[in-house]
Amino acid sequence: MPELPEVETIRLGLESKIKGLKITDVQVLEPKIFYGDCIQLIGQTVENFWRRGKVLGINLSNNLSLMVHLKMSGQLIWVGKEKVLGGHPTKDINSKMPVKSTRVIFTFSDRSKLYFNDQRKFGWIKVVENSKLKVDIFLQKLGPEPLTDEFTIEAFRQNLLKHSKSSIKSAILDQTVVAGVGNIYASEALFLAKIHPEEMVKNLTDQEISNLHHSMIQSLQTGIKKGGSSKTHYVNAAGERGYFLEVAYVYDRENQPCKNCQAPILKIIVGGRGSYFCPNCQSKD
DNA sequence: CACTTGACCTGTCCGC
DNA sequence: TGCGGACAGGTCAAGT
Repeated sequence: MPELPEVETIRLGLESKIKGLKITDVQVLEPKIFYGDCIQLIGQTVENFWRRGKVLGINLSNNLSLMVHLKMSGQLIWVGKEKVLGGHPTKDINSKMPVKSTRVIFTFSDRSKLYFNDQRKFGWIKVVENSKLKVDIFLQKLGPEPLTDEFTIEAFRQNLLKHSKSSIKSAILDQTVVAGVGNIYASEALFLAKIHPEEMVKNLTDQEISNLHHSMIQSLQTGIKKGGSSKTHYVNAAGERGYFLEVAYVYDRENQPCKNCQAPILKIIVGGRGSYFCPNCQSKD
């Protein structure tokens, strides 16, 4: 599910809600997905938030960080308490939580709660010492952050070289090439750059690589602006859906007219993943 | 070594 | 209405 824009949307939302609060309780309902000792979290203050690719990081006051990966169906939903004038906050604003897929529940000093839901149990939460983040096996492998200066056209081209024999769609889904692009934004970026998803990396011209570099950044930024993509599971920290798919050019639009040329959008499988494209705008030579 | 497939899980949707 | 199969935003291990 969540790709970079969805995780970034959650990061921004959570930051505004739980920064500065103290963790008073952690309930791990599905031990398989929780790595580390949840007791270490009790009593710690939530300090700041970061994101690397599709991973959300939360720094705590005792030099520990929580790393969260939502994989396909993960959600992080914060539920506050209704403020009663002159009294204590008691009632949940959103009483739907927890749900069947709730795997971990964090409780904070103001009695608000953060629910980690994940229907498919692919996602995970890890407790890591801050000093060990730089050698974390998952973070270490990630390529450049696409919305920072480190993601240059030249860095992109160099990383693509290692995948010259694969399709460009598979290559940009590889998190070592660029961090945070997933199936939705890969399809969208290829459309904007007018590149067929099955095009071999080695056949791309410098101009195409440059165009794709630009269109990946553009798609991700639009994704953030629209609050992410909600096909089935994704909601932000407040439990609200995102609207990127309403402006998407190709993703999940099989047989619908191309917004550029009216030709029907096609769906094919590339590298085992469903891929949407316009056969007219994205012709293979 | 490089690319493809299956596995990890659960739920939904579609065709019969 | 029920049942089986395909499929879903990601990543890793095993297989070719």
